[in-house]
Amino acid sequence: MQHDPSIPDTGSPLVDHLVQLTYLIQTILLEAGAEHELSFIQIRLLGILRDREPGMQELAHHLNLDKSSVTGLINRAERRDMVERVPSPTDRRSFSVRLTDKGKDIVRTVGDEIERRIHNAARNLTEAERVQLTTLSAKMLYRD
Amino acid sequence: MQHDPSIPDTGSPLVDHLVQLTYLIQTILLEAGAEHELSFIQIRLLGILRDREPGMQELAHHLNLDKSSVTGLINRAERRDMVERVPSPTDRRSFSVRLTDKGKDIVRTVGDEIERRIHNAARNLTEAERVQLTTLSAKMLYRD
DNA sequence: CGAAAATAGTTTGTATGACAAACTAAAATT
DNA sequence: AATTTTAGTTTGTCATACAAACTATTTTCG
Repeated sequence: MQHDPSIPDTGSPLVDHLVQLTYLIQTILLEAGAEHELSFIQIRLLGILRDREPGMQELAHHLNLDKSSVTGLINRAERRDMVERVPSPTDRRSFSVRLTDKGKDIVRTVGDEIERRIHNAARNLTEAERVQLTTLSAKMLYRD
Repeated sequence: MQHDPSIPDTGSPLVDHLVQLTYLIQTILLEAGAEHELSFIQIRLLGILRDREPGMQELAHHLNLDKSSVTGLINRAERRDMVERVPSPTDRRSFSVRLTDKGKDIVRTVGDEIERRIHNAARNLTEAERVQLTTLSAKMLYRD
């Protein structure tokens, strides 16, 4: 992928750079997950399951997907033994989704790889600049 | 989509924030393109074609896709009258891909919408902070 | 020059990813 | 107890992506 200064050239340097940065990080995530044949959405799924055991509904909300899309996503992840459906003890319609041991392993490995690669991409930043970038990102993420 | 502090929780605040920021911007891009039913990859395609008339090969390289994937992408975009294949005068095997007038319209409209939405997401940043964020992004994008 | 190799792009087959509408089964409401 | 709501799946359709095989040119080079 090219992170070319002139794409997409909207007229606002901030917007251009943020969009390009998004493409860059997305590429990094895909490369980090490639070893385990993880798609972008699967990486997001594993990230969410890292510290949660959500139901399908909740998962659909987190991922901003239709619930029927989540059915397929979880089916494929379950077939690969990365997650499992755990029946709810109180509601026989529902269950929660949980990482298997294999899933946890993958999360760790891929998580380390993501961290390594992103830090490498940020290697030209000083420690102070990294803190700055984190702070500025937070201001966009947790606004109001 | 939730931009929740605890996803994906890799241990590095910089990494976590950048990944979350990526999810946020991706959502913004999709929302900005929704009016015209544009997918993420189509938005990237239009961004690239904004100031280029690449061949299929070149496009595959820019998008980091297999050339056969690009065939499909361009077929669908052509069917929607957003782009056209322009035969090369010197090589009868090849052509370049160009925005149609309709494509240019869409690029303008969606580009404006993206700009509007990203600036809105950055509304808590001062002008100095915006410049900082742009500069820091550039240091990651154009390293070495 | 002419055969062989390389290049540009498409086709074919397969899998994932996404949505909407219709559906099933269980739970909650009234 | 009947009705409505909720949780999740199924079905049908289309977009996205890849790899391998293919077609048609262009290039290389003996």
